[in-house]
Amino acid sequence: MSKLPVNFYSRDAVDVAQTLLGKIFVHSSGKTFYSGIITEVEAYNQEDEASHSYKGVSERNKVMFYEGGHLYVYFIYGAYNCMNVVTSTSGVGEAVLIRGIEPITGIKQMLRNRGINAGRIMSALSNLTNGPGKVCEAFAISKKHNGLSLTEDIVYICSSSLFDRKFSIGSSARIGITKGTHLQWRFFIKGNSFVSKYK
DNA sequence: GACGGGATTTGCT
DNA sequence: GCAAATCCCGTCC
Repeated sequence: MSKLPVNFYSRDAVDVAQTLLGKIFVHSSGKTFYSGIITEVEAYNQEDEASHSYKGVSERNKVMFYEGGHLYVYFIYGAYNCMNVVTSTSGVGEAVLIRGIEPITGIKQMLRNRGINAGRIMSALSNLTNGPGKVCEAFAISKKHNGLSLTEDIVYICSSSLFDRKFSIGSSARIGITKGTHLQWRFFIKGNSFVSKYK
């Protein structure tokens, strides 16, 4: 298990998106060590009408233009946070939206963060982290994490030979957008229990 | 299950 | 003023 170096992120968002599948996302805050396998992502770049970076730098999206390997967190629909991994080099607005993570550690706290009663455990688990807003809520990621570097020890991503490339990747149009729908830039691990409804 | 609508903040026109 | 990279809960099969 080793933390991904900056040069992993300094490639095209579409490449990084596919190679992020099967990697382990970690948020270590206070007493809870949250971790899980990334199972579903979407790529966004500057030539893409659906991307926040399409119209250039703004106060909201400036982190997308940082050097690859930063975390871009934005607030949407008046209620939810979504987290993205910034890719490419400084001055280029690209990022990968994390849509799904299969939890490994911190699950009890994730259930609490999401306000889910674990009474019906299978239903609770399958709704815990299957969407970008849910992932952020479960992993306690909010706007205060916006702009953090993934090379530090609060939030970071690891590779593990246990999960690397031992699955096949599916792709489709991205979810919840009205422009750029011709691009097949949503990628997911096929057959994963949490995303199987998209097979 | 499959739908449809409401919640509610932020940024850009 | 409105659209948005969403989610949840109610209703009706």
